[in-house]
Amino acid sequence: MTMSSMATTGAGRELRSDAAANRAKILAAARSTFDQLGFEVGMEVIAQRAGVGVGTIYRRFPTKELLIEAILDEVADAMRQVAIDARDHQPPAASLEIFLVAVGELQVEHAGVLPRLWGHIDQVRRSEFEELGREILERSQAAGAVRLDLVYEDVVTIFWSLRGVIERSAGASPDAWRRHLELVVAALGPSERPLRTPPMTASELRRAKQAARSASR
Amino acid sequence: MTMSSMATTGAGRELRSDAAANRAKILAAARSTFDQLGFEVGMEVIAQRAGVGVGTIYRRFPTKELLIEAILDEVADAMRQVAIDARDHQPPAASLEIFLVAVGELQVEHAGVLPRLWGHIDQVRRSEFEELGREILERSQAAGAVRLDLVYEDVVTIFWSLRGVIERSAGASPDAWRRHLELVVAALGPSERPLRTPPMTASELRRAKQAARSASR
Amino acid sequence: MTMSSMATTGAGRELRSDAAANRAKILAAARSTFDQLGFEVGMEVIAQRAGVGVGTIYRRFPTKELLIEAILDEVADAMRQVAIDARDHQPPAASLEIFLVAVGELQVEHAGVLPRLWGHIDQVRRSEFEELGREILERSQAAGAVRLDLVYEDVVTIFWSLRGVIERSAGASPDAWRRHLELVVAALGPSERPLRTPPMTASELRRAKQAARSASR
Amino acid sequence: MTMSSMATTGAGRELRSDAAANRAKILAAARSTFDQLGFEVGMEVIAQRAGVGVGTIYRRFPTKELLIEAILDEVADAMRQVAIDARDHQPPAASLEIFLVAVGELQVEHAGVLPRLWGHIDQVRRSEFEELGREILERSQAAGAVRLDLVYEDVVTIFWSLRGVIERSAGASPDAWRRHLELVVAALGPSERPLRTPPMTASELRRAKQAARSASR
DNA sequence: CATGAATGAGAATTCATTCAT
DNA sequence: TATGAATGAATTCTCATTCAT
Repeated sequence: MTMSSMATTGAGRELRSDAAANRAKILAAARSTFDQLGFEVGMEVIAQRAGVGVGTIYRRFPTKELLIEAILDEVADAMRQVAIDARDHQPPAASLEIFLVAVGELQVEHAGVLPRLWGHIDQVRRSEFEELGREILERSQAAGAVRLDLVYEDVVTIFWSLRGVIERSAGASPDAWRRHLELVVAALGPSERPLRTPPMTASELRRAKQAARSASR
Repeated sequence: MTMSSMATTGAGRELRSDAAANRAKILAAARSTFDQLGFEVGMEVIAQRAGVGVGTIYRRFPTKELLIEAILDEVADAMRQVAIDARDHQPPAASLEIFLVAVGELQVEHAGVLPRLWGHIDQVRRSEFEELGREILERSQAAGAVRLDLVYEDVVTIFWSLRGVIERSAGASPDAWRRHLELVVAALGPSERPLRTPPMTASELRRAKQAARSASR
Repeated sequence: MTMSSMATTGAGRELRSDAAANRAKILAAARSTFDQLGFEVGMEVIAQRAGVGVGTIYRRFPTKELLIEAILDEVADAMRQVAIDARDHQPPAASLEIFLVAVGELQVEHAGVLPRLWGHIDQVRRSEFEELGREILERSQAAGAVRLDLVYEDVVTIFWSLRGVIERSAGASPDAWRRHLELVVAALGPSERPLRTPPMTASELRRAKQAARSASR
Repeated sequence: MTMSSMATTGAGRELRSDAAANRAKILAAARSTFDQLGFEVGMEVIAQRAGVGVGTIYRRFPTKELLIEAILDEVADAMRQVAIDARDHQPPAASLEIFLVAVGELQVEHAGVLPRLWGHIDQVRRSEFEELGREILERSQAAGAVRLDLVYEDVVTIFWSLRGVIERSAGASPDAWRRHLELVVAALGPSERPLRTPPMTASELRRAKQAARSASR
């Protein structure tokens, strides 16, 4: 077995090339199956679509839950990447909007798993993703592009709102969420009329995430 | 059997008063159970909480699906009521905002069934609710309170976005959605900078609703 | 539903008469099935033999383990009864032998579940059954019928030894164990040659029972 | 390939020395694994402990059943050896007791496979082991050390009874069976009171062994 | 030959729905 | 009419065995 016949999984373990190919087939099949039929589909269905036996799925993903989480992990990684890109490679004045759009695009791309997405990110990426988001917001505010009464919790709220839009419209109108975001962004600029409703507190945000965690079974 | 011992169901059929009482008990139990445990709970659980046998539930609601829909019907009715109120009893200039807030409040009140709510309303109340929404929007625009490039599809989008926020935050921060809506409302006023992204078309909206319909199992 | 249509289960709860009949059918089928095919048979097999659906079994016995234990419970009850009878209704000089024979007969009657029997009795009836056994032994010794260097742990050992014989011979030679017991009993009488090997200690007995407990899954 | 690189298996086939080493590793791993975890462990576990792949096990032992039997074969060989030793190298008067003790010790040593042990010996070693046992018994009786109403079937019964004791007590009290055997032995000496219960007949013994055979899966 | 990935029948358990009491 | 017992298809997961690498 040569190095070139290897592939690296997220966990850093190596698989024989045929196994790696199967792993990819399974993830792809699971993704599309969950998209079309929801998380309630039997593993048998996924196995058939992947062209493998159920046992093969269970060899790579010991429980259905772990298979779902593997898919969500990929999205979580992508989320982190767009956050890092927005913070490090975009002009501060535009970075928040760019970040919001990028997160929206990712949500569209992975619309099939949206019902579980934020619960998962909250679990595994919590502090890192939060930190990135807070920095992006602060830079945008420092650049004078964003109103000062906006807090990170508002950004999270926007993610959630986009999810609501995308979940219902992605299939029929893939860009409908962009218009909604445009509306929201229009309201993010500096304003002399501060928002009257207080934002979610950091501890409320924490509790919301915990609730999500326990709700995911 | 006297008139006073009768009750009228939504479907217009008449039931003996004890039967009607059972129906109400079942609906109440189902509502609170779905709220707390999700739609996956067994019918047995609902029956126990309602203090009846499963058979009794099945007498009134031939399938679990129909029981769920009966609950959603109630919310759909309430939605229609707040729309009528906004249109008929509120000053045009404020009516859209009042409508949006009222819809948000209803969604909070029925947070337990949100994952199915819009799919259901789209199915059964489509044209009436739409018509009301369009009128409210037009009056607000006619009163000069709302930008003219806003269309009814945007209003629907806002409903969906609120759902996204409420679904994740209602437990921990019951008013978080109000702040998000305040942001959105801030952007609804007359503006000389029209939105660049085109709205969802009516036919896309129709298809989105159809997609929802088939996705619900 | 009248009182006479009721039946009482071991747990003291009441079942409709048809349900009680089914419970009995299930227990009987399980007993004979385990006897013939061992504990590894699928629940489906038991269900078929009982003439019910699998679901019916699971309504009465939420897990396979509990079904097995229900059967073992019956034997444990019978064991207690023969012990009480030996202590209270038999002449002290003969009571130990009578007890040993009765326990042997019960083991033959329930040969199918022997691999789990003592582990179960040790779990649920431990102290009561032990107490009875100790009293029977003491009375026999006080009556001069049994050698004084015999301890309760030896009695337990005899139970276990009978199990070994019965498990292998019950099918082909249902009384073979009686002869073995006769040999053992011949050695139980008063003797001037004390046994050289020390008995199992009480704490070893306790540990043996605990080991059995954990071994049963 | 030289003679010294050969090894001979029980079946008389020859293996390269590394293959023989593998066979030994597998048997050792299987033995200790079955001991600790029972026969229900997966082949994968045994393979890991042996430091080989499952495929390698299957090369040597085409089914799990055959692997188990290979282990039981070793014990059966040892049983034959102690029988031969008792017959050929022990004083007739003591040979039966020595034989019984030796068989007990072997059963303790291989306590992990006891549930299958006698069933296996009965299958493959039947006549030879029986013949040895009968000879030992006869010599002891001829030497006046053992009562004349004892038959070979009684000896087998004692083996079984020891199994029952050892199976439950070996972990917590490794010598408890010796005391039980001492009791039994005390009853084996010449006696003017013949046993009343007739022994198992030879044909019953045969049927008991056959029953065991079919019960083992 | 050795490896361990793949297979899929089979196991325990759940739950929407039906139907005898 | 109300009850809850019965049903059995469907689900998740296991593991002996096969076979490509």
